[in-house]
Amino acid sequence: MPRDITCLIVDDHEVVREGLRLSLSRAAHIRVVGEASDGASAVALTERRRPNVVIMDVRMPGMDGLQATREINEKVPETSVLLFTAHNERSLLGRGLEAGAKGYILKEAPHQTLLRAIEKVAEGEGYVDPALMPTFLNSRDKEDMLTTREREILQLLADGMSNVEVATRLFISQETVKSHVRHILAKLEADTRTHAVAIALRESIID
Amino acid sequence: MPRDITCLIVDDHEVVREGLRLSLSRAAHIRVVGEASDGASAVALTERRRPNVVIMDVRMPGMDGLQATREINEKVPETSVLLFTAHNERSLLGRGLEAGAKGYILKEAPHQTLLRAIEKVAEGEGYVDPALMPTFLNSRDKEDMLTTREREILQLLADGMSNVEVATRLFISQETVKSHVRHILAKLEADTRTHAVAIALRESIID
DNA sequence: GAATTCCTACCCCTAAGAGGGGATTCGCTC
DNA sequence: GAGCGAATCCCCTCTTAGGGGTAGGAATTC
Repeated sequence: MPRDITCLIVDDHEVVREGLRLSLSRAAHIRVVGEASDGASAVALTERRRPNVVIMDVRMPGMDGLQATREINEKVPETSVLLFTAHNERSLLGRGLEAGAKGYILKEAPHQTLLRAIEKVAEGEGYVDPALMPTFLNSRDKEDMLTTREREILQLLADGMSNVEVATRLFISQETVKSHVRHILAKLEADTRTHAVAIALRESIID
Repeated sequence: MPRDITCLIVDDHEVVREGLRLSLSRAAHIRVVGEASDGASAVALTERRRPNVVIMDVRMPGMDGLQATREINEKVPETSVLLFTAHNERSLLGRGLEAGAKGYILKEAPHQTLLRAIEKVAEGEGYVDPALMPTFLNSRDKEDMLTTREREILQLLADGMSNVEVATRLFISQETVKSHVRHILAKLEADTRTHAVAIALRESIID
């Protein structure tokens, strides 16, 4: 029989933290060793308490969950991060795993599933919510096929910049920007740049 | 001394419902009489249980919280709806109140504040999270100053339509669409239609 | 009944975007 | 070292968007 699994809860919403605490208090072998409401304090607390698992929300004010995951992986590699996020943020899965998360589970999951995910992740295994598999295979490659440069340009388009303005900002020619935009439209199957930005915002490819 | 306040919890996330149940179980005078995870069953349950207060999430699959609020107000006017939503959905405040919600509170609020909001709303008074006042005065008017027609057009732009396509869809002339777009850009202080769509998506003015 | 707002529609003009072609350099992989 | 993808740049044409003004009819508000 192994020791208790120690957990850190990270979420900016009071109720979600309460709900998690309640869910986890029902499992005898799981112990909550701390709570944080933003990325920066999550990293700091993880360094101090060294929990087995960090249950991490993705969207948070200040440092977000992805950045916090990266830092935790770097500074406290023996701690596993389980991302815990909402339905409409599914497309963050890819970037979450890239950031070094060991698991990914949706907030609507029943707590039995949550407990199983925590156990898996604590053992060092990966866990991805089964409900996410379809998205993982479909829309995931959408953002994935965009290069970093293309994503960068898409982000600037979303801020209202014209091709010329983007070119000036990135120190490249307008023609290059046009090339990139054409590629973006093709990859996202968008009709116009406006459509591309809408798709990207909805899929959380850009912010 | 009045009777207990009866509450219905509506949220699509298991943990949030658990958190709310826990929060409310600490208050002796509040009784949870049901839970729902989507708008349609929220309306049905409200009709059957007739709670004093419905604590309602806004973003849900299927019928959303705003539509559910409208129907509850129509069918069970003696029940007060308290909208309970995340930080990044602040701009829904305006439409929430329009839909007939009596109160609006953020998910990050400490539970003391939540309890106070429930009491206020149960007494028939309004309650708006103080943290929302600045947004209420600033960005609020942004979406509010858009007419329904303008919002409709903005939505179509977000789906990648050109002026001509929008005109065809709405059975109006292209010139009219251009007029509307110009007004939208001015009102949202956007540089391009792409920028306008990005702003609208971020502020949840459109989907 | 006057004023306002909204939706509608037209004019003009310049600037920007979209779609097609091709080409180079760099670094990586097979 | 051939092939590939990414990033860069340039050519062309044609359509679309953006910004300005004006204005009528309907509904609402004062």
